[in-house]
Amino acid sequence: MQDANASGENYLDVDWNTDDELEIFGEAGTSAHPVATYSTEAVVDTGEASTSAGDSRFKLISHFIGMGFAEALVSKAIEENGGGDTESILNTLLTYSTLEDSPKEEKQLSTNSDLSSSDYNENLVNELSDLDSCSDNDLEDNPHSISEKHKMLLSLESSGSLSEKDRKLLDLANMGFAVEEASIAMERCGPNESVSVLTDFICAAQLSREENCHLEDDLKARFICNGSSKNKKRKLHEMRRKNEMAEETIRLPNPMIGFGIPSMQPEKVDRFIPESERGPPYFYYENVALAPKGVWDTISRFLYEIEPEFVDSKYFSACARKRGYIHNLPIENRFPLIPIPPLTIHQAFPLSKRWWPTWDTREKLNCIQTAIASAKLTERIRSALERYDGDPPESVQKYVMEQSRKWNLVWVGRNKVAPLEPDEMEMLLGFPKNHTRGGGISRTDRYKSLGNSFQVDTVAYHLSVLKDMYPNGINLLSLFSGIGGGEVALHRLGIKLKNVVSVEKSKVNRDIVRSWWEQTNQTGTLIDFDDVQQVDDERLEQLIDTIDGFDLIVGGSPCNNLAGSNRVSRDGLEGKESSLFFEYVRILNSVKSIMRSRRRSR
DNA sequence: CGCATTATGAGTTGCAGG
DNA sequence: CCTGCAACTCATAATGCG
Repeated sequence: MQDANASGENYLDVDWNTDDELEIFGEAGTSAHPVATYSTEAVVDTGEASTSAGDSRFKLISHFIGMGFAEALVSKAIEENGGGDTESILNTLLTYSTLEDSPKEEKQLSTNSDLSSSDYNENLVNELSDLDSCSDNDLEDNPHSISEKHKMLLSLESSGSLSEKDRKLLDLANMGFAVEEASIAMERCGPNESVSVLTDFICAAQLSREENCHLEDDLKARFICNGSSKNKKRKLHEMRRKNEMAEETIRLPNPMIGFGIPSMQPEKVDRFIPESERGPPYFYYENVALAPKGVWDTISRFLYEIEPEFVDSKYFSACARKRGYIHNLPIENRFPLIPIPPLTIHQAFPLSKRWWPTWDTREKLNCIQTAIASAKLTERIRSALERYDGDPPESVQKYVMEQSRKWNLVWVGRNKVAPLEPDEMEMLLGFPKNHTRGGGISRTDRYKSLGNSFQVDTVAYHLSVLKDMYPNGINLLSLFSGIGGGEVALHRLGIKLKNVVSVEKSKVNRDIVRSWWEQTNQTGTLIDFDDVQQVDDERLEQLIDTIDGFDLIVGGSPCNNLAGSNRVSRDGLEGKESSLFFEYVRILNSVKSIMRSRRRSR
């Protein structure tokens, strides 16, 4: 107990030797590395037809049926997309469903199914992909040529069977917007959104697409101008690689330092944010970096194609945490939290040095997760080591190291390894000691909540730019708050929290945040909600009107269907919990559009 | 029922070495 | 170019105990 206390508080007096620190950051800082690995080039959805097994197809079909689509439509959409890419299948289904609201349409689709390779469907898919690319035939070039879908809507109108959704679509189509664009706008803004907001959205989307095109041209031009032979060769290599994969995916930077870490000289990073998406309000989204393939492409696509910032928290603390962040915050003049936390295992756990074998060369711990090693395992390790006086043979060393890395074990005695204690995790993650302790919270729950949390120093570094912008404090909308990593980060930065609206499913987590809020003598107001579903447009309007808008929207949506440690249900972004990402998108868009309309009417 | 304990791989990436 | 290997990962479900 005393040991824990000592190690926990030790990190406050900054007495570790600075050589180590320089060494650590030297390695990252010296490797001059162009951070721009993200390609702004168009992403074209070519459904990857690789995962073909009857089983997976069945799974796919039942998945979409579970989402409320008709079976006939689902199998049709899967065929259209080659059966692989759930993303493009979903897109197709969404477009179908907006066109298929009336039973008449469904009949037409099913009776015409022998035209299954029909022009209608092929065109639909082609046009959908055109939306994502900067293709030559821009939709705006020919706004008044009436599309097939537009015709359908018109015929529906004349037959008098037009749903409210279709009515809006038709209105937009009559205004000269493409039906596909209109339906995408409705999907993203929600079906109840007014026509004026929808037109705003579409215009913004068109604008950002245009700018993306220009940026791409710009990049191409630059490449041609400075193209040394070496660059050309590299580019060619990349192109070939791209053709093999037939799809450009977001790649993780190496080293994983995002747009910069505190020890680095600020580097010029050209990062593009569409004009219409620049803050305020600012937003900050987080999730695991090592998600299944394509997940970050989708996330980025729904968050205005903004380039994710991938950062490993090992550059901010003594343990690794590889995460991706998408935000529209400025990235100049960031500063770290003070005091700088311990950056190596040795600094974080001084007392463990006595027991640390020389052949365990770890300097950083691995990622903190939600489950810890069993006592049986640490016992197996001890009995394996006790047979030897000096260093064990290499095979035993290898075994012990494998397990220690896998379970993030530290040395706590002679031949004794142990998993981290909850309070040690709190320290490593940048939370105050005992943040998750007491108040009826079980130890198991502490591990779970901590494993799901932000690394505070990392997040605070990104949010630090808000301090000068909001000297009087901010209104915060915190989605999937967990144990309040965002709130703690802002508080530790000295940014006053005026009003915090926090949405968190777990009661124990809400209790933790509430108790932290009271202990830190906050003068603002904390409002919490149980479920993101409760936070609908009406509620948001009411909140925005009473607190005069949000300045920042923070959220890390559930990762459990994305995380590598999940052996059971790593289902990707469409998984049961991780699909709540789309709730983040919904709420973000809703807040933005409400605040736009309030600003206009002022 | 709450809580603690335990066992349960795959997917992806990077890298060294042909 | 390819191939094998090492490394790493915000977890779930079943079970037992009080």
